[in-house]
Amino acid sequence: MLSTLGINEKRSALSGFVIERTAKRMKQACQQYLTQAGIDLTVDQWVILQELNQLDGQGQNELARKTFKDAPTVTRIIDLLCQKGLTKRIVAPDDRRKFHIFLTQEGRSTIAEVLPAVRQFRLQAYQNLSDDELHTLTDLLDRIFDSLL
Amino acid sequence: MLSTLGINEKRSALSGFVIERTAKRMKQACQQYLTQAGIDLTVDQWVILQELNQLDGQGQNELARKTFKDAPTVTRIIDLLCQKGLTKRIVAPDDRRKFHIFLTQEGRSTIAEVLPAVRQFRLQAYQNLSDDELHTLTDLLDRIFDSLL
DNA sequence: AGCAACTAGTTGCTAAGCCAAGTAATAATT
DNA sequence: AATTATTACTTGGCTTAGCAACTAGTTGCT
Repeated sequence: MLSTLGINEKRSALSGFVIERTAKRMKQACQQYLTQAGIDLTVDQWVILQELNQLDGQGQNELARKTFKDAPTVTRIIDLLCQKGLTKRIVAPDDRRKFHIFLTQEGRSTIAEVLPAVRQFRLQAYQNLSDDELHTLTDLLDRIFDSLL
Repeated sequence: MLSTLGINEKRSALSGFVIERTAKRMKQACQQYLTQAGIDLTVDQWVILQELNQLDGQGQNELARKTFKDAPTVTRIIDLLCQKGLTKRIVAPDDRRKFHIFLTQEGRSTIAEVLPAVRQFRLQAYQNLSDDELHTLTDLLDRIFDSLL
């Protein structure tokens, strides 16, 4: 039964761990780049801002789906972003349950500040990977992702 | 400036995201396997138990270092595990600041229950990856990990 | 011996995650 | 038209994470 499954037990035991610890360290490192740039934002708040920067005025559920966060989490992150004056909630005219979330002027300028820090972070994170390797990595991760749920 | 950096901007923007979402989904899926097996444990609690199963009687700092959790988090997870009667704290005879954490009998039998569920989870997660690919994956992730901090 | 520096673990605060339950508005049924 | 189901979002509870400040015990220095 050596390799009938194609998966080495010890290696597979390790790799879940390796994925999680890398994700964790990336988040921490990214956070440090933000903090050092004097930006008062968490990485998760940044993720939402970034998504709004792609397409302004999305509803919370859309944001949740796209960022793989759940609805309550998005509610709370938007609460914080609104407190900080970076976004605002506008009730959807056609559906009064729904909010469109928009970036404020300040939100936009914050994004402009953050982008260079985030690029620097990426440069560091991927400095030892070629473009091909990065492609391979996302492919393998996606195949795991797609095998679950 | 096309590929002078060796890293495609869009691809690198995506991959942090891909790593995190895969880690997240793996944790969720693993949790489901535990819950469906009627096991009242979180994945993080399992990680600590698993580490104690490798080497019983470790101190909390050792556990923190090995599982890449921080000290306060480990304190709280051990609190819960002790409440559940799966582990116990024994003051180190040579250093009264320190605890040795030991599995109880019940802890051991819980581990025996959990293992099959975890193996099933791994089978599902890695079903579309060869042993080689799994090796490549952990290698690439480790290289990112090592580039940070 | 006495004081500084360090180490193990704890506690409090905030953010984020998941779950489950709740509200209010809209869509579907009959 | 009235009831039912669904949808968008919110709230509360519990766990994990990171940070900072704290206690208490240990080690090093002089």
